[in-house]
Amino acid sequence: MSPKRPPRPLTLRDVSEAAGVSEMTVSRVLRNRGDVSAATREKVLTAARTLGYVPNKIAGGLASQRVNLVAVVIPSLSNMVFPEVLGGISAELDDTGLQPVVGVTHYSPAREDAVLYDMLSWRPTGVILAGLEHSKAARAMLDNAAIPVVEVMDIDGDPIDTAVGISHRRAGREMAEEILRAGYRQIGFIGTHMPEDHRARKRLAGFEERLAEAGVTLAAREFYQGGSSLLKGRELTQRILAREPHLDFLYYSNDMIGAGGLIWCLEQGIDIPGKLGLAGFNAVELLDGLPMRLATTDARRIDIGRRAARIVSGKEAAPENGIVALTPTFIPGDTIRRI
Amino acid sequence: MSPKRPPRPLTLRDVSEAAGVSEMTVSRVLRNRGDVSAATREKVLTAARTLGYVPNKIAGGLASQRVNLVAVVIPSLSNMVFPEVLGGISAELDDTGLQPVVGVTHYSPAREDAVLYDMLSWRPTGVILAGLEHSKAARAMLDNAAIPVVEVMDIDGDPIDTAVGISHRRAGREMAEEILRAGYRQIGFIGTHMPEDHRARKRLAGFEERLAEAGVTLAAREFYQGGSSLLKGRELTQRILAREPHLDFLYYSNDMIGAGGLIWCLEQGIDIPGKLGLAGFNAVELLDGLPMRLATTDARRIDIGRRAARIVSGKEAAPENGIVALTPTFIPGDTIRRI
DNA sequence: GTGAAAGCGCTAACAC
DNA sequence: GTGTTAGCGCTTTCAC
Repeated sequence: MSPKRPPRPLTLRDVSEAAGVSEMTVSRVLRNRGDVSAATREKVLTAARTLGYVPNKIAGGLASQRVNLVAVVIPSLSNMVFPEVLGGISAELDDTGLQPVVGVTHYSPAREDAVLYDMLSWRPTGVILAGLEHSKAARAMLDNAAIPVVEVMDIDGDPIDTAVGISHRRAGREMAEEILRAGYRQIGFIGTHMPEDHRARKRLAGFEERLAEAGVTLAAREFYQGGSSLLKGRELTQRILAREPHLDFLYYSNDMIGAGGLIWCLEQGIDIPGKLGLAGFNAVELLDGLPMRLATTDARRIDIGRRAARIVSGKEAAPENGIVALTPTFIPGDTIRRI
Repeated sequence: MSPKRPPRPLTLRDVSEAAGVSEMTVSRVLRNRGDVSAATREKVLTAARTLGYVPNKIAGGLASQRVNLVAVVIPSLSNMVFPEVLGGISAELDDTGLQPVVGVTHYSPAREDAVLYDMLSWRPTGVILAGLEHSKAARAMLDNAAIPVVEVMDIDGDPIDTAVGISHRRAGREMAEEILRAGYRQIGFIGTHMPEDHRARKRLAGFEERLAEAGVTLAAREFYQGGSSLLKGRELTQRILAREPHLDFLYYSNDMIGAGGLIWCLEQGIDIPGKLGLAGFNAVELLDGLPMRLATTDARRIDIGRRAARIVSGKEAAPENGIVALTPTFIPGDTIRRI
């Protein structure tokens, strides 16, 4: 029977008076700290529940100089990739008393700086952020914060403290390897035109590097702006094949456009993987429901989230060299010729 | 040239000493408050930047009794639906100085209570939460918080303060209307078995209600547990059609399983929409890339997020009756017969 | 097992 | 235009 819309939020003092014990005792009960007799404990809990008291973490955080927040800074939420990393983080944080707080940068370094500044002003316990490329300002802020920093997704570079992820260069190399082994030689690439998507860039670099070792050059490339959708994948595939009909393989920078391309090719009756092979990147769940399974690389998103969370929470020690390398896994699917 | 990893985070006092002015003046400059001479302003900003000072919002919030946070409580992030609502919220909050903080309940009322408790303990400026169904405890907490509460997605029920959304009952009715008009009569339903998915339940209720008015009864229904994926849509469609081959329409509780069903049907060479009609719900972007466009209802997710954010931020007054009703829009696509 | 006092880093209110 | 003082609601520390 709590009063409706009290003008002033309840404080510890209100509970303390209702229970007839000191504020300190109430505080102890509510945090399960120190010895409190079962009787007082019960009195306090009853009073708190009856009043509908919700502790004020702002005050608590200031007093204790500890805040149970982990800042998570990611480029996008509309990608399905980062929500999955987040899922891993959240799952692993669940029993630590830590809570993730998410900031989104939209792949903009300026926004990354702003988001970081904002999150750090809450004095979080640790920071998890995507990628290894950050502005000088961002690095300075993180240095000054004096808290654990885990950079996720990518390990090709120098981490501030610790990096957890896969080598995108290696993922690109390995995909090239598989494509070459299957005998494809006229290879096209379709990806985002995003100077800030460093991971896609590194994959492409590794990909071309391996092709070059086999004396093969990328026969065509098509870049696009904005988000990735099935529709965009269809359009880009149509366009690149119209321009370069001799292509026998298309490597997409992500599964979403890859799947769009696949659907379009099947509609056109193109012989896949015989006449044309296809591959994407990420191993998103979506692929399992399509008429044919797109070849791809599992980017280990959930594992990345979990390991990162384990490290910021102290469950797991950060490695000496600062790098936790997970293995990108090639998934053959049905769109690369078997030999 | 900031020192590396200082043992103690910087405070206002450090900036104050470096700039040779009072803490209060520093505070004013950093918040753009009150009159400060251009000269002092410059001195302070330089000092703050050089040191790499990041204000402590914990302390600021406690002192000012104001926190620029909006709690957003949603059931899931793996759905693509809620991230879009979030996108609308975030876009509209962008120029208000308010910041969304997200909590996820996984459709569990117990977790909703826990998440709310946790978020309210940060004393946010307002709360946006999905749905109108909440525990007594949750309602009590929200009442006590004495801050604006906007419930989103659904308007079929009694809002605490304000509800922004569509009527799912109406969305269900209108889809039934369209299906009946097209002449389908042997109608099956496929949806999640989630007692806590009130919106899906209300849609189904409205759907059956309208069918009943036309003397039509649902010919079959299939429920499933867990998340929605293309794969699940394929399996369920196969199963329901094996059991009830006479069905001439399938109404899915969301586009993801609907799209999976559509793909499977096309693979089987089933005549769509002639022999079998299909419809989903949500109007997700995915549908635009499929070989055939699934009929669906636009649930107005982004608009819902925007309006909700406008209301918590005070940009827009909450309506007298507490209900902001958006119109669910029927999208015919290609999977319902034209007449 | 419980309580009293001090203070976390800021900002509101007011003085100058 | 700038400074001083008090205090936000807790927790730390220490006393009993």
